Amino acid sequence: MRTRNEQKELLVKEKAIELLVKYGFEGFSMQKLAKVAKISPATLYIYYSDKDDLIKKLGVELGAKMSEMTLQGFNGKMSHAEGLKKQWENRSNYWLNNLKEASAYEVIRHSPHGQYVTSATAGQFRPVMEEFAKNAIKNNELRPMPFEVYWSIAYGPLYTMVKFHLEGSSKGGRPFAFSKKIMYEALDLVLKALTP
Amino acid sequence: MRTRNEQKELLVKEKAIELLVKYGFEGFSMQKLAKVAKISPATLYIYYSDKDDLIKKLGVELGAKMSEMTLQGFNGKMSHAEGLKKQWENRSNYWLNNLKEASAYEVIRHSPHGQYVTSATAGQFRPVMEEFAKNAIKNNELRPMPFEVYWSIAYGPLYTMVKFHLEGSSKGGRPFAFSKKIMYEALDLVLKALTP
DNA sequence: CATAAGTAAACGAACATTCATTTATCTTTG
DNA sequence: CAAAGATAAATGAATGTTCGTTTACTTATG
Repeated sequence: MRTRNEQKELLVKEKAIELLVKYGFEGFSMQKLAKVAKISPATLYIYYSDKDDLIKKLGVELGAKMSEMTLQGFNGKMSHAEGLKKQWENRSNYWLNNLKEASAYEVIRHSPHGQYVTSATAGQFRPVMEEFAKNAIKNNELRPMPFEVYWSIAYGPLYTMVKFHLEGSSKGGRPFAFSKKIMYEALDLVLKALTP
Repeated sequence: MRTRNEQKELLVKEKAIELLVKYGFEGFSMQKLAKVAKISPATLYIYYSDKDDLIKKLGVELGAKMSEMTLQGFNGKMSHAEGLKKQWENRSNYWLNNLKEASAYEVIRHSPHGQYVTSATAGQFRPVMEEFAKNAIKNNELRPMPFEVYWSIAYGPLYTMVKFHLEGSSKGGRPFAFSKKIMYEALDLVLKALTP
């Protein structure tokens, strides 16, 4: 039995990410991917049952990596200030150190398979995040509030700044470079909002 | 000279919005649009020079409407608390009362023409927003901070909640319905963060 | 030598766009 | 005031291209 060339399989994933980032979901095609990975289109159908399968598997894998990096060194028993800081650091590190993968994940999240991919990722987050929030409220480190209000204030600003950074420009078209200094400045204000 | 049927032109825009919302950017095609609008594909090329032109014109128009509604009853001389409240009300009203158009605009913003469309819209916002922020800082109603930090805290949470609402679910897949009550609760916290 | 990996070439369908033609409506003319 | 002429609107059918996917075949390895 002939063995599968695992380097080629990895190359396919790498090139798929590049194509998604460079041309977006609508500029991505199986034939283009085969060409840049220097394999036959038919080979893609050995690795994946079809295009949807490829996108979904790639999205789930990227989501899992993002989730894993976000939860690194974090647990639901941390104090609220410490835990939120850890989350912001993990998330910004993920974005800035995995630009291509993070952008590809974003492209997939905005594609027709977005819901599938995010719900596959959510399972890893929910329990630990709920524990974290409940503990923080119990210990009087966090105001009681609906979960969505908490989430939007705790992470909405970070996500907005990261997108500014990626676009290389703020709302008015001004250049903008994300930095630790700016991140901690925003985090302080967010903590101020959330603390009783 | 034969006169152009302006109802058909409007119908084309309406159907284009519907197609974009229903199938996303990659599911949108000129032939599909012609079919649902019950015209010949060739007619689309009388209204628009090509597909890109159609998407860009539609995006700019939707962006202008969004911008207009957001600035209604707002001016840069309002107090910070009053002005931000107005902005949140305008923005949430725009989203909730123009669901299709707002979603179509979002689809275009995440397409290859996103940058073109947003930079065309930005011009209407920048001057009044800068005036507003500067006044607020001068009057000691707003902490001095980089513009991006301000923007991300002032609007990131609202945008995040609106997206929760549109997805009909929060991060964990829980159902979530945006409401005035929840909005004002979040706004209070945001104001707490931004006020000296 | 059996079996899965890998391929080149092809499939029909859908894509954006164009062409040759017809249709409707305005302006000019008798 | 009506018929003729002018012209842009509108069309149905076709263009060549690219799409996702399959088929028939070869290659490499346990």
